[in-house]
Order: sequence, then C-alpha cells, then structure tokens
Amino acid sequence: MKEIDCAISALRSKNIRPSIARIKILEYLSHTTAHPTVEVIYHSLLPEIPTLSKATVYKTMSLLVEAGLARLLYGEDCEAHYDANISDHGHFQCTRCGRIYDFTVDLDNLEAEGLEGFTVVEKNIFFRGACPRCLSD
Amino acid sequence: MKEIDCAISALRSKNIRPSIARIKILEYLSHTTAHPTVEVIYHSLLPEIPTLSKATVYKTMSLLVEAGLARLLYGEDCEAHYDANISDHGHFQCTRCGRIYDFTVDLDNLEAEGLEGFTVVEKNIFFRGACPRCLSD
DNA sequence: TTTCGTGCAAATTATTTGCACTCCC
DNA sequence: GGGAGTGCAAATAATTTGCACGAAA
Repeated sequence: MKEIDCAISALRSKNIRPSIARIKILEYLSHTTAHPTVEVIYHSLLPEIPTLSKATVYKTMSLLVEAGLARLLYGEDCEAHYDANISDHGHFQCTRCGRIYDFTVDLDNLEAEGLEGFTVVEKNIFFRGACPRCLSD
Repeated sequence: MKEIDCAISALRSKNIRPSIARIKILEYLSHTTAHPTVEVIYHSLLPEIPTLSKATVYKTMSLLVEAGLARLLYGEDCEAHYDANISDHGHFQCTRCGRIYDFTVDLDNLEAEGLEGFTVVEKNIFFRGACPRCLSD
C-alpha cells in the first residue's frame, strides 16, 4: 500500500475526514524521524501546498495527537517546568488535573539499543496517565 | 543546616553570587515537588519579595539550570515536537546541534516505585547529551 | 444545504532582550 | 567606582481563537 493510502486509512479509522492537509501532514510525519516542530512541518509542506497556513498545521496536530496518530514529545503545554531534584527519577503527569508526581526508577539497568557512540549526560523519564486522586473522583 | 544556608552554599559552590532572588528561588524549588513553572515560582515568591519581576525569575532559572542546580523537564525549547511513531521508544536530544534521535528501549521491564494506584497511559523516555556527529567534530 | 476544513488576522501566552538604576565588593 | 543583579517595558516567538469563505457529504 502506498504511503498516502496508509495515511488516508489511518485517518478514516479514527473517523477523521482525510483532507489534503491532514493526509500530507500525517504522511510527512510518518516518513521522517526528525521529530519536527510545527514550524518545520509548515515549511516542508509549503512547496506542495502553497495555501497552507500555520494555524491549520496547529489544528491538525492537536487533532492527530488527540486521535493517537501522533504524539507530542515533552509536556502538554509549552511552559517550562523546573525541578531541583537532580538525581535520576521519573515524572508522571496526570492528564486530567495536570499535576506532576515524582517516582523512583532505576535507569542504570535500562537496556537501550541504538545509542552506541552517544554520550548521555541526562536521563529523563516521563509518564502520562491518570493519578489516584483523579481516579477516585 | 537551615534550608536557606543550604541554598547559599549550593550557589557559592557553583560560583554564583547568592543574591536574594537566587537564594529564595533555589530554596523554593528545593522544598516543593510541584515542578513549578516560571509563572508559579513568580507568584509564590511575590509576597516575600514584592519587587520581584518575571524577567528575573527567567534569568535566574537559566542560570540554575546551566549550573546544574535545577533541571528543566521536557526539552530545551518550548516548541512542541511531534512524532508519528506511537510505539514505546526513547528520544535522545543532542545539546550541541539540537537534533533528536530515536532509540529502542524496553519500557515494560522498567522497575518503577511510587506509581501504585496510577494508570499509566503513555511512557516517554528522553535522554540528552552529545551525538556522534558532534563528538567527531 | 448544511456541515466541515481552511486560511487569514488578531489575540493570547511564553520568553528574551535592552537599558537604566541600584547595590554591594 | 565598577561590575553584577534587578526590574521595567518593549520585542520576539509560539500558540490559540474568531470568523468568513469555499469544498465536500
């Protein structure tokens, strides 16, 4: 199956109408490993879709993330969150209330493939889901 | 040792002059687990330091992160990065060139403590350091 | 025909910067 | 006095929103 048909059926399976912008964006996302920003997606597709606007890319990306066809690296919001606990530990963000919790994790024994030749300085682990406080409501 | 002295000596050890804003921000960061944003830090300290400005909080936070006294959750920039690869995998960002690489990781066997009662929907792992391309320069 | 997707522009929010003022060494 | 830290306001950057038009069901 061609990539474009792949994108179309992926959209259909989520009940998202396969418009030109949606198809092209999903197709572009699928064959790149560059983890592009909205800016990058916009400029990459502009030659192909000269009428494309950034607002459409933003709207399409939220749609795709909500449908589970794409994921957002880092947090939900674009605000920077800080932490003075420098030791390796994990963060859990509740998608309902937005609260962030720490948890303990052993990152030394983590098996990672594909990092040969890389110097790792910092390890972050980030989970999302629902916290007990919200689950009990 | 009192918390405030803790903060002062931490700053001194990094050759950062312990000004009132820096001490208070570091102290605040150290005894909270809420992973505050600049906005939150600013409003929490405003009663204590009525002359505080957000610009100072921003400047102080970059300083603390650079010195290794605090860490920034999520990426370096506040731009959202997207990925159509939904399977669990890790991301590595090179702090020199900014490129993001994927790597394979087995998150199922990860031992996490402190997540009893949580429903985990999504797992992200995020490393930072230097990539081979930059290391060979 | 009615709903949905798009594009523009304006609004909002997050962050950075330039500069003047002040406060210690 | 001079460099450093701060605060204000303006500038920039990222993202969201409102609205009108055109295309598709």
